[in-house]
Amino acid sequence: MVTLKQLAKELNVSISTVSKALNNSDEIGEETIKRVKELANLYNYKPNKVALSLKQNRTNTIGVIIPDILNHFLAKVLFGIEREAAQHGYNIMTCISNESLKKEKESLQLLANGSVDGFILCLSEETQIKNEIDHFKQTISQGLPIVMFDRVAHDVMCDKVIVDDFDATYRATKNLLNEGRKQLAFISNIYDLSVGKLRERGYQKAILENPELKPVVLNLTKEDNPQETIMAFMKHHKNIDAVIAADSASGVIAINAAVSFGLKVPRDISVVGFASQSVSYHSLPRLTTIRQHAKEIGANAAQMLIKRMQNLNAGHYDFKTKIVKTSLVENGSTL
Amino acid sequence: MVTLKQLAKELNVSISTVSKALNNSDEIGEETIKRVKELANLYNYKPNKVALSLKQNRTNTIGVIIPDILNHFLAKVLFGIEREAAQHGYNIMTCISNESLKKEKESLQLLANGSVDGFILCLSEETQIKNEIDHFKQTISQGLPIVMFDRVAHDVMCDKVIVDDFDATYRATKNLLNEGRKQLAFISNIYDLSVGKLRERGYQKAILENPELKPVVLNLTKEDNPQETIMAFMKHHKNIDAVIAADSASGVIAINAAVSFGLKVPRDISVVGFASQSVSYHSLPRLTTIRQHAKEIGANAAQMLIKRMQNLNAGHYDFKTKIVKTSLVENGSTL
DNA sequence: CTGAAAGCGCTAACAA
DNA sequence: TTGTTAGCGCTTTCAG
Repeated sequence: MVTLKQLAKELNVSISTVSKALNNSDEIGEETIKRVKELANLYNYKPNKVALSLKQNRTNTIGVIIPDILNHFLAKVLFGIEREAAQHGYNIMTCISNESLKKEKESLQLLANGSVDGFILCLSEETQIKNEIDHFKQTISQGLPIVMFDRVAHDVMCDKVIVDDFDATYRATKNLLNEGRKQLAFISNIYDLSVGKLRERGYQKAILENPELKPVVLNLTKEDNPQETIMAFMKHHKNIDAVIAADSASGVIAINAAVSFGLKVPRDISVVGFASQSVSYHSLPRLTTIRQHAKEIGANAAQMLIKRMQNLNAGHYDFKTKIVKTSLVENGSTL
Repeated sequence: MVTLKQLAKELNVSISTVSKALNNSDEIGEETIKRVKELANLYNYKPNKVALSLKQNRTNTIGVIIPDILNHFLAKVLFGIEREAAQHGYNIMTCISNESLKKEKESLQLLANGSVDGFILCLSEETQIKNEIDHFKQTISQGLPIVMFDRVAHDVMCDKVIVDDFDATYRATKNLLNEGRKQLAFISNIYDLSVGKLRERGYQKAILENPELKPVVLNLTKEDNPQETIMAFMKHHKNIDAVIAADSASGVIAINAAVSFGLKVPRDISVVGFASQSVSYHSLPRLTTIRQHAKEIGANAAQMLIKRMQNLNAGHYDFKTKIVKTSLVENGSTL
């Protein structure tokens, strides 16, 4: 990489003249600016980002820590973050915590050494189970702002972007009840997560409002073969006429299972799931989905963080929690 | 962030003493080292990464440019890269080209200003169509090594990690022929990509080895509703008894379509697709998949890049192309 | 055993 | 209009 020094030498001017010329300072004469710029172009000069960062005490980089990049929702949020960040001239450094508290802490530490100006993150499963939040507080007290999304720690004072999980599931369940469904099952493979619990509670609430109904819940573990377990569950509960899936795979699997039992979807059984558009194509009929607008979540998180990073002096107590509302997309697996 | 300067002041020693003490230099006395380390711990001192980078002219950061993070295969590669990089003490900066040549160029430029020590990337669709490679060559000539994976530019001299697309599809097709299948269709939504072409050629070769067979190919465009298009295709070609899918969605959709037509899978029709384990659960029976070992691809790419970055002086002509072999996982949609 | 000083590439206040 | 200098945080050579 060519440096100011080299340009200066070749032009027989001082380094600062070159610097000023390239920054269009009006201290520098027309002619000089032209000469400098020509040479800079010739050599494809680009200011060294690291030196700039050191000087300005600002990296223009956002640290993103997500628990699992293979989770389609999280990948989509990352996409939203990256796009928004790029539009504002920020880069992102991504770490994957792999649902591990230890890795999450390490990543936070690692990037908090000057590599980034702030964080966007989603708590790891282990962090949520153990409810550890000291590492976040420490990072914030170091002056690095954090924005949490989806799985958030309510006890940490920071900006947050969340989904209306409780309401969305409540409404989806109510919808199914309005279709005339009587035996509604809830299937989830994210029991341990805050969002999983919220979704289950939304379902429970809708069910328990009808005294004659009782909840039927299947929680899948990591070890389960989801297909076999869901099929066994549905065989055991033959009278189920609706399924609410808390995750993206279970809904599709439930539809395929129902079809394999000779049921007609949605005539005999309705299915709704938290899923993306692309996954909905994996069943016939297509899964009716609760869309979480993941990209928007990511974009919102990035916006909030960038705003905060540019206003570090501002009051530290006006933290906001943005709720991105889900929407129900009726794709054919409901009446 | 606390700096060496602050520690030095508080300890009444010089900055360089503190620095040496923290690095366990044997120039410094036991006692001093202890004092320094204690205070550093107390203040949770971490060396400023940016300053280190400037000094050492090395960022320990890898730039990753991928066309689409919502593509499960690419996300998985990214996962593999991140893990391998983290193990070697490298961070990753991720840019998403969105299949656009312009964004790819911009990202490359942006990170080539000192932000990263090298690149791992997968060409955007537009780059492959237009076959533009100057930006890669320029980056390499600036001294930044590149490792390409999956969709690579053969005319660029650099390390590469690819999949045996041609062979894998050829073998998979042969397998289906050995099952006794006679009407084998090839479905793809990645016609424009190098890997899509390779896969189709593998299929074509296997088919054309049998004079009595002729290829039947469906290429989906972005605008198509994959479900409707595949169903229409299968209705039109009623005699199809096997499907090879070049992408992960088409295989699952084909199975579901076949089931909806009342066919038994795999009795009446076999289906094979390039897909991941998790997607294979989205059909009943589960999709028999050609697994690409995406994480391994990522890990290999990271290893190759790290090696190259640590040996920049070494000969620049011994570039390697690593082929990561696919494997066929028979999940139930084939005989 | 400890400290002073130079330098990585850049910007900006101040001098000329 | 241009140049000199200091400094961002750190390492390292060389002096003390």
